Amino acid sequence: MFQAAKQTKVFQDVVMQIQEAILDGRLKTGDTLPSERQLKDMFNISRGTLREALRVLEQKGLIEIKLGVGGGSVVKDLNADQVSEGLALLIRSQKVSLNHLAEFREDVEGIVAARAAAGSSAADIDKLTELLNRARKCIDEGPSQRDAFIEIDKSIHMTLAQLTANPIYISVLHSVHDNIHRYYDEFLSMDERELQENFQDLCDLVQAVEKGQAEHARQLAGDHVRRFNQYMKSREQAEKSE
Amino acid sequence: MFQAAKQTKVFQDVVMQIQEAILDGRLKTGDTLPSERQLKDMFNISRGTLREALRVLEQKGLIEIKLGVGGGSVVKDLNADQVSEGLALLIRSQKVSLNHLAEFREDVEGIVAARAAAGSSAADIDKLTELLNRARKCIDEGPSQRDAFIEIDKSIHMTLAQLTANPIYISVLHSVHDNIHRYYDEFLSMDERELQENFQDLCDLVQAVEKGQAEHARQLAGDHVRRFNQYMKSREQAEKSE
DNA sequence: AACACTATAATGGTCTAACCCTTATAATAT
DNA sequence: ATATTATAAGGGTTAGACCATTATAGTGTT
Repeated sequence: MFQAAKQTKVFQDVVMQIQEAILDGRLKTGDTLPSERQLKDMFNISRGTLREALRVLEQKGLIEIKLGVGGGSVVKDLNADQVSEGLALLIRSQKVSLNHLAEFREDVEGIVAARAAAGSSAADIDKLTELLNRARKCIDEGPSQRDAFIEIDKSIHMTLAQLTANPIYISVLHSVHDNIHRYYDEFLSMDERELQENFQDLCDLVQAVEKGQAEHARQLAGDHVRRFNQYMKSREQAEKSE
Repeated sequence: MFQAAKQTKVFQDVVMQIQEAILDGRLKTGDTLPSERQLKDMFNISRGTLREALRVLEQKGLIEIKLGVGGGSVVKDLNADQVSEGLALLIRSQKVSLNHLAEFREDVEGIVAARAAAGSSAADIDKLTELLNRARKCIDEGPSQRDAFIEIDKSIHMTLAQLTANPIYISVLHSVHDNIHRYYDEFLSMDERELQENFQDLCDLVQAVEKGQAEHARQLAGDHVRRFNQYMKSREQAEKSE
């Protein structure tokens, strides 16, 4: 006959109200919320409760809390960081292994390459070509520039994600890179030949994208990542057997 | 010469300490942390500060806080909810549209089907077949069982995700379904014929998985989702022009 | 006038101590 | 045995104070 009355705790109610205001656009990116002392009066709650609510909103990535005069709660531009952090926690809790992540990356990079190939403009290709040039320079300077090369490699993949014009791919790929980076630092050491091979991969990939060969691009991207992963795995094995 | 001294706020330090304890396995799923009054003494901080830390951990999905006697902070089994919530926020903030999500789903379901086809067991196929039987019953009972059919459709896709043996696919697909569900409720209305078509899709898909035809499964899954999406889009258009 | 220093005050960060609300469990009554 | 009721252990909330950080206005010096 009756349904359970709402059980929401006070701070949750506050979280919801502010969150809705942000998502509805009543609060825009960059806006500063009233000070804690003002807010607590507006909501008619204690400062402690209000602060619990603000901490939650901060953790959700919706606001950023700055100190000092002119500080306060500022509405943040939402990005993929929370998705990334969530994924990172899953990985660290050993619910997800390096192999899982590597496998997923193969597929995602493949998809991204295919979608990018289907919708690239001349300006996009210029940007990719420029990145390739910088990558070549790194290689010419030898293995000392390995980190720089990896950075550019990442940029190329992220640029492809942007060509998909779908923010989900950008976010997901960003999260994957964020989380695989740690493994690279630990396990990846590329020699001259490996660097060269990777560079060739990227050249072929960009070319396929330029020509709009979606399926071919997918194949190349998958192979490229797979090779990366194999370097890592063999290195991981080597370290274990030491 | 010197580097900036630590800026970590007290509550952040507490968050980190507890989080590390959980991720290192010193605290296991189901363990109950000491009471707030005990914890505040252990960390030598005030209860308010401790509670801010606990709220953050709760929002991260690492603990669950229960009321009453025998309540307290319990270490949670980590799942994809945070990833899902992060994605939902991106969608609601209009950084991601229905089209983006639908496109992504096409690709992901395709990949999942392909990976599932590559590694399915007899038991897996049995489970899928059983789901198909239940789906058939729904259809026989007519469009009134539409919601039940959609639920089973979802189960079939999630089961395929489990066949990949890669928790990332499970999490990602879960997140996609969580977030696309709202649109289904709003825009999706399938008639007799559409239900029938969808059912046939699923039968074909399971068959391809059973035979280990990865590429074919990928194609079928993509087509299936694409058809779903088209129902939705046409319905969306119809509503707009009303 | 320009610059460097300093005091001020706004704002978040933390603390203390109390009381309220929820709930499992033990004590009590039927 | 069963239903009821008190108890106490927990989280939830409040109030008021003080500390720490920082932009800015004011002050003094060159």
